[in-house]
Amino acid sequence: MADTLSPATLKVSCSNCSLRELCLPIGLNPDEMSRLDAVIRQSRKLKRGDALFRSGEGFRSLFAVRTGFFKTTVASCDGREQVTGFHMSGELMGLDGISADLHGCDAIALEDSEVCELPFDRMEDLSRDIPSLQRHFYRLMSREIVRDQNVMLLLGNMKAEERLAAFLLNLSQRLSSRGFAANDFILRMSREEIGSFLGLKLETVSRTLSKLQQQGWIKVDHKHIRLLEPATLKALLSGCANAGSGAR
Amino acid sequence: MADTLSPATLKVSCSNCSLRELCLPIGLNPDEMSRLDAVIRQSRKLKRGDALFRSGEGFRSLFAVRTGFFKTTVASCDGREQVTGFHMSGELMGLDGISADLHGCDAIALEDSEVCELPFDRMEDLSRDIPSLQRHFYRLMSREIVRDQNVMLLLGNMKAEERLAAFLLNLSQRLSSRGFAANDFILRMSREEIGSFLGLKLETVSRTLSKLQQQGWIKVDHKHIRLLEPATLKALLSGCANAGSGAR
DNA sequence: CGCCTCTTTGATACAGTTCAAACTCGGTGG
DNA sequence: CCACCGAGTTTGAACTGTATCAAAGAGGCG
Repeated sequence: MADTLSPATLKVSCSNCSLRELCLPIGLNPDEMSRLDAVIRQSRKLKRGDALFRSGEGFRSLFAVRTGFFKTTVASCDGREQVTGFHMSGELMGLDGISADLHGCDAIALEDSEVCELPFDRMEDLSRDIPSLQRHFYRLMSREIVRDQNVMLLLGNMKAEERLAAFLLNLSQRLSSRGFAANDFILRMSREEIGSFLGLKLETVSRTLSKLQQQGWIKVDHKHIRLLEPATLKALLSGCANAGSGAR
Repeated sequence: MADTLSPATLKVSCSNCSLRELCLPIGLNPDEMSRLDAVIRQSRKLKRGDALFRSGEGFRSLFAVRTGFFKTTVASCDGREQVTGFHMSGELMGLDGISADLHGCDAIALEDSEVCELPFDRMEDLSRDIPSLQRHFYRLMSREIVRDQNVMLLLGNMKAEERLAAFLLNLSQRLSSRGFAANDFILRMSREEIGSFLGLKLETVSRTLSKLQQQGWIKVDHKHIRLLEPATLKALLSGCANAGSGAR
């Protein structure tokens, strides 16, 4: 594979991608890595609000977030929508499409974003040849199931205050594992989207954030959030299972 | 593999298992099928209340329900537990254990049951050799993710009455696809377990069932449920997404 | 500058929870 | 055989957290 670095076509390359550890943290040898590179499709750019795919569309590929931020939603006939997850760099979207060869949710960019496309049939073939890749895929899907179970727990058992705490701590943890500040960040989604994800109305989200601020646990400045006492937030959740639930 | 039919050891055989279509509905040729049989471990029997596995235990195998009924639960430190699914014959449990090599939930038999054990590392190897098996596994895991998303939608958006309707219709559909009556069945779980799964208290489950009965939609006689007007129940859900949510 | 969307905050309504008590059923032992 | 017991269930009454309705405030963008 000629790795021409013409800035226009900018072929994606996993081998020198800074997200390698997040997205495909697998021990591939150079040869395997270059076969993987050959399969990954040129990265695709989306603007804020664009749909990467929509529920019901034919499923061809998984998508890994390179930069930006996404939400995935399941829509109901009468217009209600449930946000099923928020997705940041290095995370995979579209796993739910494999089962029926149709995408099961919408994926919407919440800011200008860039994704890698992984054509699934090629990945399937490749994973047959590269055991560690196959294993990685199984783990990835399993991890998604674990996350979903944690969201169920959140939706089934937790109060508004606990849900928000879990949500913020989860974002914090994922951001810090990407090298961003753990306790000072910008929310990419609206109050309504947070509410949809957490099973609350947007007013309740707003009120609860205010309450957490009044207590001095956090500082809210519109979308700018600072966690002043992350330990106290965690304490809110002890007794609520594997604290690290929250978002996708 | 010698298929000795000594009643004592009773080796499991997928090739002549009546659940083949449910559990592993894949086009395997006879050779592939016998290799699969060779990997499946002797079936294991559990009594009502027994744990098949528990959260935190090392993950070795997936388990397919042969007969009986299970719940899976995620427990929180302070004793609260969230039922994450109910599982009947032909369904697989343990997929959440792959990600960390640890089981992520408890699996408890709700009646005397029997399961097939699928040692995961052997299945991994086998799925590398048998493309259709690999593909089937990916689909299976993806289907689990889709189910979980539907439960999120249920927990995030639906009212008590809608949750119960979704739950009953889901059970109904799964039972009927196994050849049982769709509109007349026995619940294997307690009101409390239903409530935990649906994010409601047991009293609310009881009250809501009574209400559905008063309306004439269903007949409740303890654990014996009859759906008198399944169409009306479905109508409750139109507007609540892909009606087929509910249980696992 | 002013419109529009998103957000905050308040007042009220209601669904579901909590607490409590009565009831049913299956099992056990006198 | 019947009385008794306990677990699970139903039902009632009061309470509470969140939703709903409504209005005002804050930024961002044309």
